[in-house]
Amino acid sequence: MERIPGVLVVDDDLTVRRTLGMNLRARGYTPLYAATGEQALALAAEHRPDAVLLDLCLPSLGGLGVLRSLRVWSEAPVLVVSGDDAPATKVEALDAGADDYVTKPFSMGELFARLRSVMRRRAAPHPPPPPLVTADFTIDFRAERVTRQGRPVPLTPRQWRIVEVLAAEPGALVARDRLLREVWGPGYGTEHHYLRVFMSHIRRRLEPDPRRPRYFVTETGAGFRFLPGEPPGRDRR
Amino acid sequence: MERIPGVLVVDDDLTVRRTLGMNLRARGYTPLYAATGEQALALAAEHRPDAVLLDLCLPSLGGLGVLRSLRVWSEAPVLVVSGDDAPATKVEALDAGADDYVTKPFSMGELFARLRSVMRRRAAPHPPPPPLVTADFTIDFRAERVTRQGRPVPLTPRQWRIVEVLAAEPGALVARDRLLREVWGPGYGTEHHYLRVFMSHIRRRLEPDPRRPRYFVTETGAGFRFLPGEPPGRDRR
DNA sequence: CGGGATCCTGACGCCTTCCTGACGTTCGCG
DNA sequence: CGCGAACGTCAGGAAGGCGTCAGGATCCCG
Repeated sequence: MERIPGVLVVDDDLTVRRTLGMNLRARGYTPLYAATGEQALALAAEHRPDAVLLDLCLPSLGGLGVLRSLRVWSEAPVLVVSGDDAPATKVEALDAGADDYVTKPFSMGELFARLRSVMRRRAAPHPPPPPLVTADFTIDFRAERVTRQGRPVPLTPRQWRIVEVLAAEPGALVARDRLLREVWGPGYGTEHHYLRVFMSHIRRRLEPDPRRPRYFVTETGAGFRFLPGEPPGRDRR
Repeated sequence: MERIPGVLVVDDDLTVRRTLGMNLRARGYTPLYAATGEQALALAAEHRPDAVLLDLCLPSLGGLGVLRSLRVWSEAPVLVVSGDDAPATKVEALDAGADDYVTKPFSMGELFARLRSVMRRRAAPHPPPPPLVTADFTIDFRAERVTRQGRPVPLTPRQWRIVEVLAAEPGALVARDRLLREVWGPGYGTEHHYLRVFMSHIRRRLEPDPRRPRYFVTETGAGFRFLPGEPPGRDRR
């Protein structure tokens, strides 16, 4: 399942949204639309787009407000599109966390070249991590699935996300509230019960003995931990 | 070791090099200069700059040639500075691996904002404190656990917090009331008995001889102290 | 419109964690 | 040598977390 990159288009002008969306779709991206800052933040939290095209002229919150709010929890590349080409404005936006700044009018070719550039950069630090192999199953981050003896293990989207987040840092404790935020989105953090239910399902599918978890262990009162098969020899540094 | 960021300036015009260099120095960067493509590649290979300001109009090799050669082995952010603002040229440079493209004339403020933006992504996200290794166990702050001969030592949340606070300042005396506040929260400070009980549990799990504590020692009437193993020698870095 | 998959929610029994009090030990000091 | 204060250890009990199940809401797709 090769994920298609989603791009969030934030602009209060319907015509602009439509134009950008058409071009995005033509180039293989899946556009998401937001007309206001609030809408943009809600959509970003829910869909985790791979990039954001952000107009600075937005009602109420303002493009800069959206950018700053987004940067609290997201590292997604943000490309600012604005009619204002004053250096001071550019500096402000870039220092607020924008990855690039394009002034209208612009050429579509340039816009997409810049989009490719910022997405290339963001993708680079997290290259497809190599598959994680345990004695009982293999976690394939690139294909986004778990296989057991060659056969794929059916996991629901939420279940996969939990496995992915935990296995991204083998051995590390992932606090309950952090796990909730990473899987369910910002705004979550106290719904510990969700984790218990989903962990139960995950264990039933992956653990050799679901009663006594070996890979997905609970740290009571704290969070969860993924333990790859014991490499009992050395401790890393 | 607080490295000062080095920036390679590639331009065949001496005046431009000088202007950029002065501004770079004024903002705390250390400039390196190259007038030709060959020189640029040689300098980049030798000094590994943290960013590159690259003019496209270069003799022989050309700015694009430099960029492509650089990208074979380097991921350093490259900011192209050019007088050519044709979209086709921009697209070509960006797709060749450039991180940004600025057309002359430009404002210094904008240039440096863009430079900060591309360098920001290269910065280490979270420098984790290195694990603390003793003769008997290893305290892994990142994973939030203690391992003994490679095997994790089960600690309850409170127990871990106490170990974490004490081990954060090896050798230092941590007063009882401060420890209570840091672990139990503000509002605590007089419940010395809690500490005795928990310290007892911690020692049973970590000390080679719990009767005669070697790592977690009590300072009667004052507080506690974590003593890492022998080495008053020196720690690396 | 119907069926299936996914997710949220509540209920229940089990188990861990933490607080608490009691008791023995160590250490300093007169 | 005797006393008291602070410390270390142990066991019990309340509180809350955990794992599991089942029922209902929602959404997608044919």
